[in-house]
Amino acid sequence: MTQISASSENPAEKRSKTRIQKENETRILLAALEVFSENGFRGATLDRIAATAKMSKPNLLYYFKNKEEIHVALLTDLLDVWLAPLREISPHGEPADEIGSYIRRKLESSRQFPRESRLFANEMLAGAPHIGDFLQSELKQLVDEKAAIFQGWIDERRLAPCDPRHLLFAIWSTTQHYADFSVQVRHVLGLQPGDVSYYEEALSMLETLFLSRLVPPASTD
Amino acid sequence: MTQISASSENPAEKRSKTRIQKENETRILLAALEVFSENGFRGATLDRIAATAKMSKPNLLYYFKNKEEIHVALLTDLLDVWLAPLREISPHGEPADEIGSYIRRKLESSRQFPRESRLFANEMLAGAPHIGDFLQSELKQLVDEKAAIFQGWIDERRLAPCDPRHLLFAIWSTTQHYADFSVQVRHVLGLQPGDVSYYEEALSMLETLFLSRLVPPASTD
DNA sequence: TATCATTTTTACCGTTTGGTCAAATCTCTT
DNA sequence: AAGAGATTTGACCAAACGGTAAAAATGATA
Repeated sequence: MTQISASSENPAEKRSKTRIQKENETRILLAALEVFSENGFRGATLDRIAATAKMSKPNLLYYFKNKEEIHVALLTDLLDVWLAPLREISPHGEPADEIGSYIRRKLESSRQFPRESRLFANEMLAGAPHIGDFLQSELKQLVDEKAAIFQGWIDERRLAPCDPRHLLFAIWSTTQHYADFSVQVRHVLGLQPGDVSYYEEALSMLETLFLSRLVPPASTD
Repeated sequence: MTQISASSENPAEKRSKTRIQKENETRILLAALEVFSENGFRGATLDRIAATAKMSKPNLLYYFKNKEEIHVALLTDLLDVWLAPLREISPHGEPADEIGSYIRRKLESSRQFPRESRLFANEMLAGAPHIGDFLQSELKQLVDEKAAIFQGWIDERRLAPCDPRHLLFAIWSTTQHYADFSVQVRHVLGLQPGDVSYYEEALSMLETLFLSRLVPPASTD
């Protein structure tokens, strides 16, 4: 499968972009985000993307040379956003503060960019055919770096002994869950389709889970 | 969208199934699980399912009258398996024991049935078009019931104050993550494609997270 | 082994899909 | 207002898609 690498041979690959070019590329990527994030790469069709973007299919293909290029452009844009919250973790803060604010950033990211989250999730479920390289290189490197910070805190007894990378997995899964499985969340909570009011409860739960003790020590009354 | 409801108008809807019938339906469902779980409903094709099942497409359609019926059959089989671990939670045990063993059951379920987990995840990402009713009725009811147990423990101070339903979300997301995002997990941990050795570390992490204190109280040295 | 029901295959069909092409239209600059 | 380049469109194509019909092959049974 084609992997991501900086490239975009658009109509005018040299020179700066036209106003129309910028507008239309934005419209296309927005429409594509909608369609890809719901149905995955294989489940998405150019016709649906074109229709969503209110644009003819040939016109769409004037800006992106094929379906895959749209998908890759979308993922490339996404990955930076995706890593941003993680990059901010600092070795100099208190573990509780750093982890707490990381959770808040990730949860906020889920709330603000649920379609991006689902796009990413779809790519994972499909076996990461387009971003395998990214996972192995950039993401792994960043995770290793941040895991080392956690390990430092563990060594200093400021964090319970645990595998730091699995701690990250736990934060990722719990926060992204509210975007990826929002339908389930809403159905179980009995909320209306568009309602995302559960995010406050979610933050509260995650702070309890990650920052304090969930199950008290067995009392010996 | 067509919702699940007991039905299966197969070739011989009356009388018991032939040996060949049973064999082939199993083969088809196994192949369909493989394809649907990777690409979702829209991303899957009958040709691929037929090819995976080593069977001609018309032959496949002799056993299931269309693509949707295969998908529904798969989901129907799945949902019981899915709820089983949750049903086992008892109000009479210790919170730590009950939550701990629930986590172990869910994680074991992810390890044993990763494709089923991804099938479910794909359905969620697509907006649950086939199992919306199930989520609103059966699942919600069961969650409410088990949430009440958690709430009882909270009232008795045997569990930290939190929204019990969000606690369940946290358990679901963290455990299912290891099936749904296994590609990412492996890439980040530097493991080979088939390697699932991370499940032991995962259990350890989740027990630390849910059953003991992750971040110690700030020391006042 | 003849018979009948079950199973499988071959040959299709109409639609959707990703994508192309050349002509037509629009926009910007001069 | 004209010309050049950018943009948009309609017509089209081959392949893939979900699905059908009927004949052929197979299996069970008597």
